[in-house]
Amino acid sequence: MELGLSLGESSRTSFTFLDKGNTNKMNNKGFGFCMGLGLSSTLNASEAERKENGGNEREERNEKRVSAECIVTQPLQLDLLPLAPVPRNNSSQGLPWLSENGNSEAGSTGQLGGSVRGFDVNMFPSTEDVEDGAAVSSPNSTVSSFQIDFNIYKSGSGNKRDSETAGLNDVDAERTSSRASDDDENGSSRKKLRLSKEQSAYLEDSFKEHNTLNPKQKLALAKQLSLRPRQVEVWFQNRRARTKLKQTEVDCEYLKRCCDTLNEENRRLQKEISELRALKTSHPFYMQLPATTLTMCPSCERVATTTNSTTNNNHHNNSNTSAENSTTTTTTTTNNNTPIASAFSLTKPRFYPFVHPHPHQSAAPS
DNA sequence: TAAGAAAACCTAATTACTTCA
DNA sequence: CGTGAAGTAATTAGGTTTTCT
Repeated sequence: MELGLSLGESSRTSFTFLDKGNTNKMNNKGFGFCMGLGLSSTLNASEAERKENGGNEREERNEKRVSAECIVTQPLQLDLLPLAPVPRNNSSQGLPWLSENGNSEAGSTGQLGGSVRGFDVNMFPSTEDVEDGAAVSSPNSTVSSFQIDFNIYKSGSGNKRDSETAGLNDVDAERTSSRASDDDENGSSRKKLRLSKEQSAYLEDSFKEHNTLNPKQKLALAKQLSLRPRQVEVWFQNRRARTKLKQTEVDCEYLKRCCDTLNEENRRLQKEISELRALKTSHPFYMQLPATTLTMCPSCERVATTTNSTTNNNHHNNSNTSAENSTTTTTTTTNNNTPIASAFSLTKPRFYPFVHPHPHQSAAPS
């Protein structure tokens, strides 16, 4: 069961459990504020991916849990990805977990074996890879189809020049080497490693595909980018945090606007109340009408008056005149005659039968 | 079968470092 | 050159879920 809270234009609300037949009942004009509570069965995407990855049961469950969260956050999902596409080598088609052929191990080990060494700002994750199992190649490895040709970063006699070719300036190259040595000398000090543009771009691409990683994806990315799996994990955690922060800011802005709108509406209503009171004082007979039920005309969305003794024309034969609504309260109906909270229709114009007789009304008070 | 420990993962908050104006 | 703000990698604390004994 999910509880979704979305801010945005109600017409664009994309909760899966709200999409099915309910969105058209919302007010499609102006701001929307939607809360959804329902069951979701939209885990098929992750399920298919899991089958493709051959993940274990834990991964399945984790992905399902994550996917359920994504459903809630998706309606206002921000696209924080870089606009410019990440340049890729021909051999790097897609992300590792999107691989259709995950067993081309020769290419994997062949490229990763030494091509990345001069590229990363970090040490090659040999020890942790062993701990996490990344260094152990398997026939099911998904790394191979995600090959980035890091040969341009390959270290050697032309290290500096290669770094420049790859977009790394002298500072980057210097930093890379100095940090590597620092890590060697003092492993206890806290290092703030700056990811390269290429690394960040690929992580962004990965995040675009999946904002969470299963262990296999994490290891594949770490190996591909020559990062420690922990670094990839941390990057995704921070990335999710940034996304959420941005989303919160957007939500706050939207709430402010909603608040302003409601305040304005409130002022307008207060003014109307004052005017009506003044009108009642000057023309008291207007207020001696019988008990009236206000219903919304389904076609023209205007309020029609239905007194207990009044007959409507055919256009309004469907007006709700049940006992529970035969009070002086205003009942707003939709095209399906389903009552919705009138609070969602605050921006709709209000019609007072004694001020604006409805054209469909057969007997409008004069 | 129930209970508890351990592992893995997550979020949220915070720290620490880097970059830049 | 020094400095503060912003961005972000990394750490920490605490929670949840699953697995194992």
